[in-house]
Amino acid sequence: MPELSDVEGFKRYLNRHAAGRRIERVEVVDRSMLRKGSVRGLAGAELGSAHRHGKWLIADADAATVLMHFGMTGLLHWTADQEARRHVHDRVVFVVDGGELAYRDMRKFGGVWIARDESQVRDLIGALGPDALDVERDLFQQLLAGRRGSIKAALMDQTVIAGLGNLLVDETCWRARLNPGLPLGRLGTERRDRLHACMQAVLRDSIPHGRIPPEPGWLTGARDDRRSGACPRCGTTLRRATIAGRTTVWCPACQPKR
DNA sequence: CAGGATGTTGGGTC
DNA sequence: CGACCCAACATCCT
Repeated sequence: MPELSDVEGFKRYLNRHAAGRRIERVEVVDRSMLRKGSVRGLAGAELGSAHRHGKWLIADADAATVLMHFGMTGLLHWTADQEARRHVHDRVVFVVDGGELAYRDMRKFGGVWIARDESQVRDLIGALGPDALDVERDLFQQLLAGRRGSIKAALMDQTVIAGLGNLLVDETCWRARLNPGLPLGRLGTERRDRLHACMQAVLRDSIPHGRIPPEPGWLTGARDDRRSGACPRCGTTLRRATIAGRTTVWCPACQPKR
């Protein structure tokens, strides 16, 4: 689930509750989820406010930098309750002045990284393309220029544009009325511009919710009805297949393979 | 009950 | 470069 909009929600959540607080200690409940670095020296540091690049959440803590990736099932959970019981999926808990911020992840595909300098940060996220929110029309054209393969594969590639996941890509293609399996080579400037405009619109409309909103007018709501999902625009039964290695949903009427 | 599918990335092969 | 498969892991659905 955690894609750009979700991580943007986590960012606001961290900043609202935990940023600016003094770290008392960090409890590494599941050793394997501290992917790199050590929590040594974090106690006493102030947790800075977080920013986001693609699906990564990044927060300074004095000399160290805390990076989190949420995999498929990661999230943050705050409690001000000192007696709070640990949730079974809490993997790393930042105990701060006034509460606890837990990195929680059922399937453990994500994790927490502690970097000590800029080069360690770069090793982790340096290969990412620009954050999707920062990709203006001309840059979008530039990033896709010369690429082959499907629309879906290109938009999913974090080294091209950072932040879009399976659901956001499907939403973007659906809004743009473009079949996600179309080879990029078949798209002229006009349709690429449309793709870009829809990507921005999908981000703009989903970010306030901190997720793809469970509201009418979004493809994702319909895709969850695995049997009889109907296109929210025209009612046609949605199609489902694997494209670029991921389960992909589209409307065969609105998004013809042409 | 077994097997398959699931929003993430990264690695390998061809 | 790109398509494809697998692995990490835990849970849910068929």
